[in-house]
Amino acid sequence: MKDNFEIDSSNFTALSPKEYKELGKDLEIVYGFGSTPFGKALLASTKRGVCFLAFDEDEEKLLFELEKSWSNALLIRDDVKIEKQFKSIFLDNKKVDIFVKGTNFQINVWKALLNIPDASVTTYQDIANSIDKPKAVRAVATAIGSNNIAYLIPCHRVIGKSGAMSGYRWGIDRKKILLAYEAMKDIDEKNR
DNA sequence: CTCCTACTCCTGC
DNA sequence: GCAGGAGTAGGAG
Repeated sequence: MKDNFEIDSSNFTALSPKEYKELGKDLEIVYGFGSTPFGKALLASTKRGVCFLAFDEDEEKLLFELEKSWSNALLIRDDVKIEKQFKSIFLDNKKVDIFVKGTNFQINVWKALLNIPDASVTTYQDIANSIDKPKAVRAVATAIGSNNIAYLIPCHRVIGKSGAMSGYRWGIDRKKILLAYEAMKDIDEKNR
């Protein structure tokens, strides 16, 4: 099967490895800070979709991360615009476009993550199986760990095979909270 | 090439 | 149960 970067269930755009090396050259990125049910976050998006979403109480640290991953892009702060996006993601539960940079392998892994149903969990092993590389478990874990878009790429739904919480880039505790929140939301929707 | 990793399995205590 | 080692595949420099 030929690689393509389209996915049915969601709008998922990926930069080619070549564009990836240019780190967002000539790309306009609008960013802003906002509150989420999981703490303060930085959201950044381009015309093609959201390209960065991370949690941290420290704004400077978040901004540093953003600049590091898109160092050639033009960053424009617009809290009002971003606030609206926060709202549609976290309150209205809307699907938003996702725009990422990464290698082919990483992109395959992230696509696999997007297929995890809401409020359910999977294991690193399952992801490795689903991209047809059952032995690449560690590589899968590394790829998951290097994604720039928390929550929208549901990396928090991946746990160890034994059921143990392994790592999470934004803290194990945050991972637990995210899962608990999703479970709650799920019950909520069923009771409607 | 070398070193790293958000894994997993196996062993020995 | 926990600690340590090895196997493993891909990424970063």
